[in-house]
Amino acid sequence: DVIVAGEDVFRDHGYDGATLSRLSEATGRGRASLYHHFPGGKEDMARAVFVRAGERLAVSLEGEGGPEERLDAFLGEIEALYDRGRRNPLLGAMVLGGGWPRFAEELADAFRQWTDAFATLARAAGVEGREARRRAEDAVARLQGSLVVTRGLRKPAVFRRTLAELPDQLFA
Amino acid sequence: DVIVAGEDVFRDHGYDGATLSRLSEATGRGRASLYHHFPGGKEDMARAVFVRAGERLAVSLEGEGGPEERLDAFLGEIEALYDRGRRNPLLGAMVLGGGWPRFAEELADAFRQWTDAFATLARAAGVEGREARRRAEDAVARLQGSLVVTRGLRKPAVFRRTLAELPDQLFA
DNA sequence: GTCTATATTTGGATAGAC
DNA sequence: GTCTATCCAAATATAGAC
Repeated sequence: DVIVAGEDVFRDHGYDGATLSRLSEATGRGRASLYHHFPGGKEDMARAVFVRAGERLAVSLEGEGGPEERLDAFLGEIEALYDRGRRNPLLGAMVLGGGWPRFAEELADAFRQWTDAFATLARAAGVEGREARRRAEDAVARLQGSLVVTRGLRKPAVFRRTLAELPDQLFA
Repeated sequence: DVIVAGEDVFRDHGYDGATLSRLSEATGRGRASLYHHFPGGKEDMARAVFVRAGERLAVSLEGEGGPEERLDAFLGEIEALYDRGRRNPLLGAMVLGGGWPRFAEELADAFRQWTDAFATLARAAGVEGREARRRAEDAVARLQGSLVVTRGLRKPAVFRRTLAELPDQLFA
């Protein structure tokens, strides 16, 4: 899939660094072919990547069971999504890699999707509304930041520890 | 100062997005003039920005008093450095904005400087060695992540709250 | 130390053949 | 749906005048 392959380019290089040459190489298509799929060029591609990431997030929240189990399943998918700390955060790479302010609205929506997901779980676990939102925002910040530090220090333990501590931080 | 003006360009656009034109405009000098100060081009400029940021970090830790007071003063400088959440994290922008792996070593050193600073304070406050390092890494991750989320959600409260909770997180 | 002018490469994008 | 060829703008970098 073209979008799947392109996503990693945006992850690893940010919006400015995601050149058509890199996208072409990653997707295995000539630069001109990309314009057949995305008439608006790389801005279109980035938008498609957002949409797909949002859909995937929604799917990973469809599970059954109590809040603890659902959070557990969710964190499992997050661990896989970031390859145990080896992949960069897509939203972070967009925010800090030249995609802002071009995608300010889309990024705000995407972060709201993430925080809403955690806040919903926290409320289901009995956390009061505003406090649930605060903890959800902190959870997203910790995930993003731990991936930055993991890459910076080349120490995946930072990400894995953040993941392990997240249930306590969100529900306790 | 040329470096001071250039730093904000790297912060706001990452390494790939920090073009010589933008650096020229920010520093008020023609593109060719920048090569007089930095013969190696923008890679040289980025390195100079790292060095200066490291020096400033070291200075802001020179204070007197007990660990609580020194952390308080340190956090005050961090609040000013990031303009209460309105400025991007330089290291994060480098890691996610195309500066990695070109500056992998420099970035690792810079993150170690930050984590060492917090770890030293935590140990001075009586936290055991390995635990102090863990909390320091988490503190840096939270700062980085809170700035990403603050920008993404356009909600500076996320950064300010992280800052306010940091003493407890580090010492408690 | 800064400038104008310019060389060279890369990036974004389009036309048109197959 | 993918390709080759091509165009234009922007990016990095250098030469040389002042």
